[in-house]
Amino acid sequence: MDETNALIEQRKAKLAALRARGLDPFRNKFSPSHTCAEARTHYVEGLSVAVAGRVTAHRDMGKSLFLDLRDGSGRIQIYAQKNVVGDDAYDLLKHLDLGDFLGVRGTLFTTRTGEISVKAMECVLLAKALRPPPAKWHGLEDTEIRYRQRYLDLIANPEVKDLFLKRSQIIRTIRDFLHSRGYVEVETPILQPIPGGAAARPFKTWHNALGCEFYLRIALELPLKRLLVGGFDRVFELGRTFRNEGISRRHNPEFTMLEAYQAYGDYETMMELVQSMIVHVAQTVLGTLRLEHRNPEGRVVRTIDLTPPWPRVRYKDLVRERAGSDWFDLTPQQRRERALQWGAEIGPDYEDFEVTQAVFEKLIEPTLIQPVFVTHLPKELIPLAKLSPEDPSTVEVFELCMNGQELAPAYTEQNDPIEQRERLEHQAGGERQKLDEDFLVALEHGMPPAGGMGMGIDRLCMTLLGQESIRDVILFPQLRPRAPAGGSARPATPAPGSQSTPERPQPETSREDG
RNA sequence: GGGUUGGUAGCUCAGUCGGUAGAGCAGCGGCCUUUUAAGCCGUUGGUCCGGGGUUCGAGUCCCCGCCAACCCA
Repeated sequence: MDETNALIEQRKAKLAALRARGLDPFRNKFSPSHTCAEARTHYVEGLSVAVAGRVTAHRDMGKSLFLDLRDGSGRIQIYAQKNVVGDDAYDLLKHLDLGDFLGVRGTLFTTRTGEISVKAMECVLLAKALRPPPAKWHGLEDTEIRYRQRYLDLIANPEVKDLFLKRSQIIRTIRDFLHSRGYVEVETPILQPIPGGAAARPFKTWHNALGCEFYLRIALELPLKRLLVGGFDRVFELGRTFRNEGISRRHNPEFTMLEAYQAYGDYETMMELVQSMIVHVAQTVLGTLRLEHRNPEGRVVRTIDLTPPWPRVRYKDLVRERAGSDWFDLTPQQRRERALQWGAEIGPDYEDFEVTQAVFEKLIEPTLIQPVFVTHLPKELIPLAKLSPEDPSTVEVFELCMNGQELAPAYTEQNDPIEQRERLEHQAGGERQKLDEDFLVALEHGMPPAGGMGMGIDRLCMTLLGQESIRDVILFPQLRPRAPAGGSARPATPAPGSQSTPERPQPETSREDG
């Protein structure tokens, strides 16, 4: 990114020329009276307006010229005549570059071809752009630039910007929905001495002053349950979680998760909550319950119908339906063989329930396009849930599946501290240090019966917005860091076996305590 | 981790059999006072991802590496 080229040199020369004329190419302030969109919607012939934005097109007619000005609201055309703005200002406009920010004072009028425009009286350069923008109408295609320099993607591809605005609305609508149901939003630690609430590899870091390791959280569950103990009866957190695992179309190392807990609820309470919430979000943000997913050519490849109620099916019934009605009558060895025949990945050390789960993930989940609540999962899969009284080999759990992936698990939360300890110890497989004793102590103080749910917000956005890659719903997806320009090919790697950064004085920041 | 495809001008892309590096847009200069992918004339611009090899000669063929997308694990 340190490279330079003729285009940049030209722009820097223009910058120097402006300064030589006594003009400040980077103004501190310009106060628009209207946004670009407002100037158009509030149109009155002859109305004085001040607008500001980025120059996105430049049509020079000789002694007059047209500019397109774009701000966050939209676009408006500027018309400038040499004999109106004067020679100096006209010269400035003539040599503007695409990407520069400009403030314009003038009056509204309609051109011969019917476009609402601002007839410029006064023009002020607000910020000079030293690098050229991506192509005008091709958009920006290069995925690497799109992800690494998202701002260019947002400038060049309006549909990308629209998508991220929708993501923002989705998250806002979720918050509003939960608040309307009496939920309290909280923030709990990202740095945790013991990562819990899920089975995933954590990121590790080091606290210098305390001289100990911390992990970035892999789930929100355990702190939120402590709050149930503390009397927050309806509580949620919407925040970033981190998993130190592979990066793929469906996985980013940091992702946004929602977890919500409701005292005196159970998994069926959460089923109603999740269904109502997603229906409400789709209706509010998209105005429809029919989600049409299109391929890059624009053809509809998949339609998801969110009309409630969503069907429920028991895990075992679903497995029998897809993997053979005799599936649970087989011996573990026979199950293993059949799973391999189906092409599921079976590790040599897989336990029997994991074999079934591999079949579920490989064979069944990808086919679940329409929303469905898969209930009563094997108890081994979810040690934080309560057993089902009807079938104690299963737990009171549902997985909401749609769009071929798991979107939201929820369950009746385990609140028996002794039972909970046994289940966690069994899962930890003897690694006692992984047990969150502090959480168990909290449970021993008494946790009300409760329902809880978790939801991957990125996956929800993919489903609602019809995106096939998680990178297209995360503004700055994780990529391998670029090699330093002109330097050695590889970025600096930490010493083998050490994930912690060496002790180093923190730079003083001036904003923090101002 | 494995496979496939790709990386050429600021952007979008061509580049034939191995023989002087191309287009459109953007840029620069000129003309034009209602254009809107403005138009017309002229014109600049290249670490062909990096390194090595084969060859008289490599964007092109071979090897190694980097980055990305997709598929698989």
